[in-house]
This record gives sequence, C-alpha cells and structure tokens, in this order.
Amino acid sequence: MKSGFPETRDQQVINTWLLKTEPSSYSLDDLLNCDKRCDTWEGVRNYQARNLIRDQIMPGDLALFYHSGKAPAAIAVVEIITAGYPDDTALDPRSPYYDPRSTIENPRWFRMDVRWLDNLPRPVPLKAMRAEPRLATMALLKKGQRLSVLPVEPHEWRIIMTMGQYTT
DNA sequence: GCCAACGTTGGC
DNA sequence: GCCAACGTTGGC
Repeated sequence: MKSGFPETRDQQVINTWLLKTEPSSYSLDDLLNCDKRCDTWEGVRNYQARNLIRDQIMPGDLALFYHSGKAPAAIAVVEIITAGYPDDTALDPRSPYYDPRSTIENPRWFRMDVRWLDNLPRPVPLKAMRAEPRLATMALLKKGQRLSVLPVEPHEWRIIMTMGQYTT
C-alpha cells in the first residue's frame, strides 16, 4: 500500500471497513484454510450492518479482520471481492442463520465475499486502539457498539496500518 | 461469569 | 406507535 490514502482504483474511492468475528465461530484460520483464502461473509443479521453490505461495500475495498472475545484485536487485512448480494443461508431451514421472513424475491439479508491479503505483522489489540488518542472517534471504540461491520476512516486506517507495522 | 448496552419482539 | 421484556453481544 502506498502513501496518500485514500487511493483510487479505476476512478473509484476505496473504502475501508472492519469485520468483526468471534474466533470460536469463525476465525482467521478458517479464512486461511479456505480455497484461495476466499470466503463468503455470511450470517450478518443486523440491519445497520446489512445496509453497509448491501449499499456501500464495494469490490476492491479493504477491511481489517478483527477478532472479538478473549484477545480482541485487528489481526489481518482482507479485500472485499464482491458487492453485497443476497445471503442464501437465510433461506435454508437447516442453517443457524435461517430467517423465514427472507425470500428469494425479497431477500432480507446480504453477504459479500472476501479474500485474505496479509496478516498484520503486529496485531493491533483493542487496548492499543483505545490508548491511541487519534483513534478516539473510531466507530469500533464507541461505547456499546455491537456492529459486526464497521466503517474505518482513512486516517484511522493509516494509523492502524502503522501500528500493525503493515507496509507494502 | 458478569453485566451494560443495544436491537428486536410483541402486547396494547 | 409506544415501550417493557427479552435475548445477544462483547469487553472486562
């Protein structure tokens, strides 16, 4: 990644996000074990997060891969490789993400596909982000926030890349 | 394990 | 449309 973020690709601004996951349900290793280190980000069942996936997240965007739980930290960078599209798991009665209110004609939930890019050389713990004054307004750090998909502002992204010693 | 914060549900 | 009850998230 070069300096001067936000970068553009094909005239399009690349936005940055944070994808939160509880590692006991889906971890970085799960992503790394996927074919081509690509996987689908399914099961989001929160309307605000759904709206971001459906309306804003674009292929080429970048995201921090964040583990919640025992050792909360941003640990890797992934690339968004699709726009949002209907989350079929909502249609499957055997899926833990089944939602009978969702239909093919009227999908209620959306997902996108992601690809692993790199681990952060130094994972950035939640604690370190809280301790960094320039990250004070970060969405992740807002009290009581529970979104699993969060926007990351360009300056926040740069700071976290630096903290994570991520340089390319 | 606790509990604050938040989203969702459902009775009215 | 209001709001109390409930379930879930997630840091600590």
